[in-house]
Order: sequence, then C-alpha cells, then structure tokens
Amino acid sequence: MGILALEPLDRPDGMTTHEYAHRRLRQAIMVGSIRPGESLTIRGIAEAMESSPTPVREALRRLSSEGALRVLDNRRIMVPRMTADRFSELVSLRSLLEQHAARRAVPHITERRIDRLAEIDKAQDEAIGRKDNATALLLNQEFHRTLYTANPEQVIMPMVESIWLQLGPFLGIAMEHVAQLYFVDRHVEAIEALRKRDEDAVAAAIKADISEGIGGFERAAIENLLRLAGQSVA
Amino acid sequence: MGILALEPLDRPDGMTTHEYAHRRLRQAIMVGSIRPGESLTIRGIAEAMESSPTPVREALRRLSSEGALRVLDNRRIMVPRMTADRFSELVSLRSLLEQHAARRAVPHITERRIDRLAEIDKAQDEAIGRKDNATALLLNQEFHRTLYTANPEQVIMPMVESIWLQLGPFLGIAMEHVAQLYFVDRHVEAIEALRKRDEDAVAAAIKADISEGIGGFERAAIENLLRLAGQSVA
DNA sequence: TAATTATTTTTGTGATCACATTTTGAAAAT
DNA sequence: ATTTTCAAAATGTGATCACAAAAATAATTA
Repeated sequence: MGILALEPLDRPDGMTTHEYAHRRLRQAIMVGSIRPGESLTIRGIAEAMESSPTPVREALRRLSSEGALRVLDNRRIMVPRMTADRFSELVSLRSLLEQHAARRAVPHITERRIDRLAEIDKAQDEAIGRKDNATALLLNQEFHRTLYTANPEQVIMPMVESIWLQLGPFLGIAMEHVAQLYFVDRHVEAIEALRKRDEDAVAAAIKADISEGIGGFERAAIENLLRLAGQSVA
Repeated sequence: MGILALEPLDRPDGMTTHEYAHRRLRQAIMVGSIRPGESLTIRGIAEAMESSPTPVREALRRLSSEGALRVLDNRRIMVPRMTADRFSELVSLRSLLEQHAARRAVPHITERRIDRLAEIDKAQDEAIGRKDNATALLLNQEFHRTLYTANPEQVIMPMVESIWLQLGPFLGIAMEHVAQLYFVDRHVEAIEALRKRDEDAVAAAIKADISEGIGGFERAAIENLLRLAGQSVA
C-alpha cells in the first residue's frame, strides 16, 4: 500500500493543487496507508499526482505543522515512528480534548444534527459488518467531527484532527496484524445523552468510546505490534 | 507596527529560508505586532525579508495550519479577527491543555529545570518592572514552555503554541489600549509545587495563572477593546 | 571478500517566469 | 455627487530551472 492507495478523491474545481495534495496525503495518513518510517519524496508525490514540486511542498509543510509528518535533519520527510510512550500521550490527550469538545458542543446541538449523527452511526455499523475497516474508521471520525462542530467557534477541531493524524499510522499497523479491528460503539449512548442535553453523560460516553476503543490497547500489545511492524521500540 | 516590527532575529546558518520566515512571522504574530484584519501579501513579505515568494508561501501555509492565519475565499491571507466567543473558547482550551501538560511534566521534572524556571521567572519580573511588555510576554511563554517540555514526549506543546498564536493578536490590541498589561505571577507557586512533585498543586497554580491572567478579561472589557480596535463585534 | 573512495544520481531548496484572478484607480455615465 | 465601466497594477498559483547537499551506485583498494 503506497501513497496512491486511496482512489484519487474527487477534486472540486476551484480547489488549488496544494490543497488537493494536502487532502489526499492527509487522508492517506489518517487511515494508516503510509507506513511509519517510509520516507516521502517531494518529486515522487508530485509525479504520482501529476503536478509539480511547489504545491506538494506546501502540502507537506502543512502536514508537518499538523504533526502528521516529521522533518528530519537530513531534510527528509517521513511519517513519525510510533512508540508506546507517544501512543499513551496521544490517547490521553485525545480523551481530554474530545471530552471538552463534546461538552462545548452540547449547548449548540440541534435535533437535526443529532439525527445526522444517528445516520452516520448506522452507516458505520454497516461498514463494520462488511469488515470494511477503512470506511468504518472514516465514518467514526465523521461522527465525532459532526458532534464537535456543532459548536460554531472552532478552535478545538483542528487539534483533534491533529491527534487523529498522529494515531493514523498506528491504526494502519494494527489493521495489518490484527486482521479485524475491534470497534467499540458508545455512539448510541452519546446520542441519547445529547437528546437530553446532558453534558456530563455526553462527555462520559465519549470518554468510554475512546478508552474502550483505541485506548483499549494495552502497553504490551502495543509494543508487540510495533515490534512486529519492524519498529524498534528503543 | 508592521511585519518588521521585531529586529530581524538571528539566523543560524543551515536554517532554511522558509524556516526563517516562519519563525519571524510567528514571533511577530505571537506578541501581537500584526493587527487582525491586516492582510499579508506574499510578495510584500518576501521583499521585506529579502527573499522570494516560494519560501514565504511555505511559511504562510504552516502558520495557517497552526491557526495563526486564515486563508480567505479570495485566497487572501490575514490574521483572524478576534471575537468574544472565540476568545472564551481559546482561554478555556488553554487552561485545559496547560493543566494537562503541567501534570504530565511533573514526573519528568528535574531540580535543574526547576532552577531554570526560577531564573526565567526572575527575568520576567524584571521585564515587568521595566514595563517591557513584549519581553515579559516572551519570558512568560518561555516559563510555560520550559515546564511542559520536561515531558520528553511532546504532543501537547505544539497545540499550546497554537493557542498562544491565536491569542497573540488580541494581546497586541490590549497592549495598545490598556497601556500597561497586568501580569499575574503564580509562577512562584508553581515552582514550589514542583519541588514537592505535587501534580495537583502544579495544575492549580497553572490554572490560576491563566484564569487570573489573560482569563481575567471580562466579556464586556473584551468587547469594548475589540470595538476600540475597530473590530466589528458582529 | 570487505571496506573505502570516487562517481553518478537523486533530492530538497529557492528564485524566476507565465498565467489567471482579483483589486485598485481612473474615466465615463447617470 | 454618485454610480458604473474599463484599463492598469497587484496578487496568488504553479511549473521550471539551477544549485548544493545527500544518497545510491560503481570502482578501487586493503
């Protein structure tokens, strides 16, 4: 699986080249189709998406500012290697941020949006049934995003997305070695809590969703996975 | 006060042009020397720092991903306008993130680093005594950064810096209209709590530092300031 | 055969150019 | 005097080129 793993995405006219490159790379990283340590070359990507180095470089710069890529001393760019410590840091931060985001969304939520959340959750369940991990992952993200963006003032969402980006490559590794990802679904709980506008219950559902989902990986399991994937844990 | 308000910063050799542009713009925004709404032109900046559009564009892309700049539909780039709602969102998130960062730093703190924190705090007090707002601001940030980066696994710091970047322009406005910024100093408390490795007390000190500092602005005062600065509050 | 050196290729970086869009400012019309 | 129309200037964007550094490959030596 390489950079072009995902279908080329549709490109609305008016979208700039660097924006397109950014979205495409972003999505590839987010669902874990670029392996950590794999080094990306500007010209390679440019050629793959039939453009030139300039816009690709801009996309890479943005992704590095978003924590999705790391620029080495050699100036080479790669997907950062995961470690058990970093993983733990990411998950605890994700829980903190998303609980906060959920709370601050509650006062702005509409019934209409709650209905939309229910639809997304349903679609996700179907994807899980089809064992379509990538789609399930994207729908899971869409669920969370749809919840948090009820709050019109968006300063948290970019940070949450940054966390997702940084966790993405690990999910890719997990999907390769665990065959079928175990999906937790606390979304129904969250939806019920939302209908009651119960901030605490919403936050609790999100917390559980995360801690039982990606947060459920035990340290030993993580280290084992990373070892299997050839990532020196040192 | 324009883009070149700050002295050109020293540029270590080996630092790329886009990196230099990024640092310089970043600092200018962080201490509030670029006015919100002021639109930045790529060529203008490039000329001002004697380079060309390409690296400047990369710097601007990064800053937009960091939340420091916003790209309009016209593709013009500007420092985002502040609103009372956004301000409240930023401050509450800042408090949440920094308390968390502080807690997770405690297990890694060394006496040596605590001493360094004490020195920074002293320097900040002196800057405040000189009524040197910009320096005091930078030293305050250095205090917080030095604390949080005790944790070797850094995923929070970039987000905290993003918040600072987004609050920067408001501080610029405040400094213009309030003459002398009121600096709160809960740093001594934080230092004492650190010596005891008391996570709760450290988090409490940070929380107080923020809520009594920038968080102390009342909604009415904020709206008034924004009005004075010609920012339509609508 | 293994290690070292030299050569070739690849890669990141930044300046420049051409093009399309937008903005600005002047001229004309209402 | 205000609005509208039109030309000129400015701006964002992306491709291309030249250069230096790094990586990969080939040749040489121990």
